[in-house]
Amino acid sequence: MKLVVTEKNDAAEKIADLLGASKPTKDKVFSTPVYRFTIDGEEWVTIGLRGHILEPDFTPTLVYKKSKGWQGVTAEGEVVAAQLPSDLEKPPYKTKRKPFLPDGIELKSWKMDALPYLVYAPIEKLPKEKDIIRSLKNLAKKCDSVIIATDFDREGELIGSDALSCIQEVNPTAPVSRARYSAFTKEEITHAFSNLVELDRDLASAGASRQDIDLIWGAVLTRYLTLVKFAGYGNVRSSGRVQTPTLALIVAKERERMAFVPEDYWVIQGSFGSGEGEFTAPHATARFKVQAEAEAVMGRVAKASVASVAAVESKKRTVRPPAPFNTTSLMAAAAAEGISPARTMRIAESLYMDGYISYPRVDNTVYPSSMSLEETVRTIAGNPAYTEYCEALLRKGKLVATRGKQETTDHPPIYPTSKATPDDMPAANYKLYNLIARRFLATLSEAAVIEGTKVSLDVAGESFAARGDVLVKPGFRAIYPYGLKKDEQLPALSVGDTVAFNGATCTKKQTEPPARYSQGRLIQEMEKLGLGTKSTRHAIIERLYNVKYIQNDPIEPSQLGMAVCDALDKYAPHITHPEMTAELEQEMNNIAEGKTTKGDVVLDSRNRLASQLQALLPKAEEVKEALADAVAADAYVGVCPKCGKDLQIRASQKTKSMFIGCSGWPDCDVTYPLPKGKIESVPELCPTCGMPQVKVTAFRSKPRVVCIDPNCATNQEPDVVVGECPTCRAAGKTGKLIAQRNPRTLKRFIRCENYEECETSYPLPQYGNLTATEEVCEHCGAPMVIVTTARGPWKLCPNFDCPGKEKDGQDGKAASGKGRASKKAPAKKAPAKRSASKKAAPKASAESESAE
DNA sequence: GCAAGGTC
Repeated sequence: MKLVVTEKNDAAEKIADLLGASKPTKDKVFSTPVYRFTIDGEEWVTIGLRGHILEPDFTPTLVYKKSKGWQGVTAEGEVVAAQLPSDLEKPPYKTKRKPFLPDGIELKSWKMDALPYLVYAPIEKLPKEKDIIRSLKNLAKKCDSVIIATDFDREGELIGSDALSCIQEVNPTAPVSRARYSAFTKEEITHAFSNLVELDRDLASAGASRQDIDLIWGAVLTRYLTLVKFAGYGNVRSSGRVQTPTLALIVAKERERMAFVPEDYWVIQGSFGSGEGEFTAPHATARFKVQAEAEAVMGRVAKASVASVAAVESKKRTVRPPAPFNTTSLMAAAAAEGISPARTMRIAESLYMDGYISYPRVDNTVYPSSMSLEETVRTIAGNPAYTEYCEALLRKGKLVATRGKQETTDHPPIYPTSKATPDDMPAANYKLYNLIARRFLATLSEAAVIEGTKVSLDVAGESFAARGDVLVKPGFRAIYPYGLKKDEQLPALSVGDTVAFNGATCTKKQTEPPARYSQGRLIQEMEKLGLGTKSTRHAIIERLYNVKYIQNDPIEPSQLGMAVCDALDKYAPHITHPEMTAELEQEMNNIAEGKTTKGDVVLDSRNRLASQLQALLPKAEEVKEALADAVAADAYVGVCPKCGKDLQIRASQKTKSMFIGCSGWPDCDVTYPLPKGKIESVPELCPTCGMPQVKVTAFRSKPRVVCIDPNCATNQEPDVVVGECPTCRAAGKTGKLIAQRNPRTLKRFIRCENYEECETSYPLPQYGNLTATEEVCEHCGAPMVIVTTARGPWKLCPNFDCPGKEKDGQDGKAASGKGRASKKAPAKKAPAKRSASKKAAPKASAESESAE
């Protein structure tokens, strides 16, 4: 039996399809799909891995103590000793002798002391995909030859080499060869399998050196940053070969903005024409740097009432249709439509798995000649939004597509592979599908032609310039309206005409600092600098958000992000620059060409890290303070009214929920509750009481700024009397039910005014305006209330245990504050509820009638 | 509790 190993299940299936004489049979080995077929009577089987199946990590017995965690290098390994450079003291074999530290440096933490050893700690490959490895070994035992058919690139060679080491554990003798293909076509695949080559060990070890270097630098610097001031589990401060230079880009941009000095300028805008033909035009001097000059112009045109047309200039320009989508350009285009790169890739993966689009991780921007463009157009023409355009395209006959700059042959650019309409998938998925389908059609379309018109107008000797843009031939713009500017039509004018002049306005403006990176722009910048790959860039950015180094979109760094970047840039600048990646690429090429070895390259990198760590360790106190200050600044919301120290946004250790606490804790016990949602500090104090305010963005709602003091008048909702207490009434007493908020937790609820004796209380939705009604619930006798949110008014029975809830679960959930009216129109709820409750009401119904 | 790279 011949065993074929591919990088992913998809590829295993396709190769079996293309190689097998007849349809391959799909089988499973444990839970892994495999594909069986025969060639000339010989049995073949293909199996797809899941990318890397092994993962490097520090040898666990040497680097971790028996208890889990970052204890330190116990250093019993000979490998470590052999690789230590001579100017480093030997690690303390089996003793607790003081480890190496630069002269005169004392550190109290054993964890930090261990870092110099971690730099030289041995690394081994540990299983990552255990189920896949088990299936692979099971097949390997039975096979008599192996073909590695992973992707044709460096990581592919490494993945194949790892798979081979698993195979050879159980079958060391089977001959091995390598199939290299760069497209899933019959010719390419049969050619690759009839011209098998050897696995390129050098290329694989180039990839393995990248893995080791990333791990060593990442682990050492991440531990350093995390341990200088340990802020609790879940508060990792990470660093890495790709993420740190990316963060540095964002920080550098912010610094540029901070150094920017805005300049004042004045803009004069004139108004011309009348009625339908009214238009505005700026003065020919677009920006006046001197106010007096602008005012002089205003003075000269003040009394004018007509303008004469001095010149009319028309120019046509063509806008070429865009290139086919690869991963980067898709992420950039989707980011401009408000879908983050990480989300784009999640959605693209699911569209791909459902068969709507082609493979989403590609660099290629040129459709392969084997691809039938006409067929794809016909496939998606079924969507009514595209039908007319598709038919027009097909009538043109032979289609010619645009070509992008990058051309590879492993996968085609991203294009739609089947028809979809908004009914087939969630709205967000369709938004992305629509972008991809329209982009595909755009790449087959003609250029758009825009006619730009410039009209020079003379007003009392002052020149104004009106500009108009008109799309004269839509071309690809008809199907691909993304980022399209609106037409600015000018009335037809010719030289010598006069038009009415309706006066001018002079506005003071300021020059703007350079813009922050959008997520799409940042992805493009990373690609330009060689940071990350098409499959990892979005994840790197997401990681920077998760560790709270960056925030918002366009992206700005947090104080913490700036502090981390500064500390590393000062003492370990190698990690903050994209050149580390460029140098690594060069070294990897050298390994692949046999000019050097993985061992040498990794040791060089370890030595470099050791020297940077020697610069960092003595500065631990300084870095600790810088990071602590930054974290405090990010959390700062204002001044504590009791002790004058800082009030900070904090997370409860136990519940992880957010609250505001005083930095003077435990001496000062001032705390304020916070509502659910994202919390940001705002500089402005509450206009009513002078306390700090925070910006709250609850899930799916608009941000609102609220005072942190629950007792502030702005947070006071008057207690609302919502009706009579059914329990008290049943007991022959009277009691009013009152809706109020718990001043500590801000939770809103209803309770009986006799709460010392009567336990009746109901939960309420936490948001929205509450008003009482005269009505009483026909099931339980509790008073009905109306909650008005942004979605409209919504009548409900607040009783969580109301028997009427069983029929209509949504009300119950909403009343407990956990859910909100989601899809149904809230206004419809009340009547729906009434009709759903014809059955006999429980005993409280008698009271409910008398209450009316 | 660490990175970045594959892929699900």
